[in-house]
Amino acid sequence: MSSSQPFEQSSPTAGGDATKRSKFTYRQLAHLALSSVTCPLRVIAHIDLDAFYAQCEMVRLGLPEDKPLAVQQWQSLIAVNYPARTFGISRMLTAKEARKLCPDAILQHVATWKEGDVKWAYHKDASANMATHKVSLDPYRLESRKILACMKGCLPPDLQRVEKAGIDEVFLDLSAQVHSILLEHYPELSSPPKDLSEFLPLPPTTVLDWKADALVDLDVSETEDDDPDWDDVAILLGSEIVRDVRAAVREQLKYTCSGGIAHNKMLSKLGSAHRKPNQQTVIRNRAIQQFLSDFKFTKIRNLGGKLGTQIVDTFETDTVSGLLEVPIERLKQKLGDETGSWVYQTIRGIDQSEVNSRTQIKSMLSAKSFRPSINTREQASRWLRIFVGDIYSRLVEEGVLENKRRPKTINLHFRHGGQTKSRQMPIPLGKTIDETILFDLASKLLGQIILEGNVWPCANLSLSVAGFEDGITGNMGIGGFLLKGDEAKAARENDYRPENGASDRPEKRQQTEHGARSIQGFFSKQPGTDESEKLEGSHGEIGEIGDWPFDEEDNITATHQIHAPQSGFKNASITSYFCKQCNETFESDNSFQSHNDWHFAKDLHDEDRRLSHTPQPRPKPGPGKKKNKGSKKDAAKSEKGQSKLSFG
DNA sequence: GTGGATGAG
DNA sequence: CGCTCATCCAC
Repeated sequence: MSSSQPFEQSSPTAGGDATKRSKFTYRQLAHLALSSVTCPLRVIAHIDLDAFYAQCEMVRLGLPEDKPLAVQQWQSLIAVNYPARTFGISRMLTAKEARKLCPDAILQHVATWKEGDVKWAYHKDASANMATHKVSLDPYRLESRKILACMKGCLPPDLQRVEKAGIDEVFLDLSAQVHSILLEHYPELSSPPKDLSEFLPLPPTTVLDWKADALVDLDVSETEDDDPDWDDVAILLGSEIVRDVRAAVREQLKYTCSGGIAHNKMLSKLGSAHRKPNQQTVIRNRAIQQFLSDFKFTKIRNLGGKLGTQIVDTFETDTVSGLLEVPIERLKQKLGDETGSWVYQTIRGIDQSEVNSRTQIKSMLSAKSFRPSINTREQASRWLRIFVGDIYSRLVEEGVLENKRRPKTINLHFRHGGQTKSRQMPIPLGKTIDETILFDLASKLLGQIILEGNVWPCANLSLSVAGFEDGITGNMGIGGFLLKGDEAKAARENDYRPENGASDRPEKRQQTEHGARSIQGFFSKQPGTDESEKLEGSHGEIGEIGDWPFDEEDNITATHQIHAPQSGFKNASITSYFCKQCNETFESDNSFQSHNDWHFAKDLHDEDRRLSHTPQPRPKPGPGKKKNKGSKKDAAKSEKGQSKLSFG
């Protein structure tokens, strides 16, 4: 009964085929190359280091793999390796309790800063010095960085998309790489027909061999003895890649990790947690429902907090299968339209969130809870020195000295009893960031907070810097020539970062919906020639376009150009295109080399548009106290109905 | 831009 | 638990 496909299929034209074809079209295959969030063949992986902090210590200390070890922070444990778990040791135990369970276990305290130190260190007596030391997680951040680099090194530079999701986890969008492997392995896919809506041939039956050694898991138990289709092949190719990545991390750095490979981020994440340690789990598309229905939905990302609790309370079930019974109207009614439909889709295995190419942090924080509380500005000030030392050393690692990156703001959080106060201010541009500057700013913030009065005793203090910007590019115009000679030259050279030239873009881009990423390089080989540069001169809202780089005989013409500063790029421009053949217009910031390019982009645009009526990745914050509870549902919020899409 | 809150690991 | 990090929202 539940044979409803998880995906929308493009409508076959009238030509029903008697021979067996794939469920997927050439167009969908092409979308795979772009990692389109709506492509039903998309392949996403999540990789998670096993008991990461504990592994770091195992590696650092060169211990044998079966040695029980836990990482200690003051009196409690924050990570426990798998051998230690066999003794019943778990997080949230005290060191003392753990010791009792396994006297032989190593309980390694984390590194700490102590007042006056210029560097964190592993101190023997750290746990006895909670009042004077501050924890440092730097050793783990450094290892994390190595591991990330190793993983990236395993993936083709031009086809990789890696998102650092935490100190010990990453998402990989393997779609583009899988696409390229598919074309390589199956030449029959490489020559698309005129009509991209045609269905692909089925994969050769030899693909069953792929499965032999891949850790496939969770089939829906024999729904149909379906032949494998290209989504199965794609995901298994993804699994091969993940296996390689994991092997490299293991061999080069001695870390084990677990992986999940699936159609989207949510499923891949559930997959990686499904079997640990040192294993990987594939969730094929046809196994999604079976896989999900066993879960408590509070295990799903974003449902682990208040929102999840609210849902449990409202619908009196905590399982996915229970919640599947709730009609979408009721979800929307109780949770709001956006959150309601997000939940509806999520528990059905639908998740259109993108893997953002992002491996760098956006903020940096150094914090300390005080037990007992501190009571004077002098005390607070001394901790600020330590925070500054910590943050500054991390800034150095981030390349702040070489002007690669630089934070824009500094922020001080202060907790007094239940309530928390914070103040932030800009970090003055133009000056080199050093400890003195940072401490100066932090002190000013502290002064501001204390001025409010009634702030003592203080139970928690934290200093953070945020708003990282890529180096000097921002202030080059003014600051650049204030530097002289060598400095300026060095600055300019540092501005060029081959590392992530292309992958930086999606960051600000993410607001640009419709997944209108550049399609250049797929149909046309040329790497993006930045057309927006050419338009730089015209500030006009709408300008006429003279000659434009199109084939003369094309039916596509660029009609006018729109300056679009809000798109996140300075000088970004949108061009409006018109296709005579289709009698339609389409706006994009891409430029197209051919009719096909245009159609391709338009298809993508339309499809994303159509499918993104419901998806919004991010649920609204849950119950929140700000909820004006007396008021009735003003849910009659104008949803942008489909009325807008009037073509075809 | 600022300050608070939520959520994740 | 305690310490990080990210994101969203109201103002």
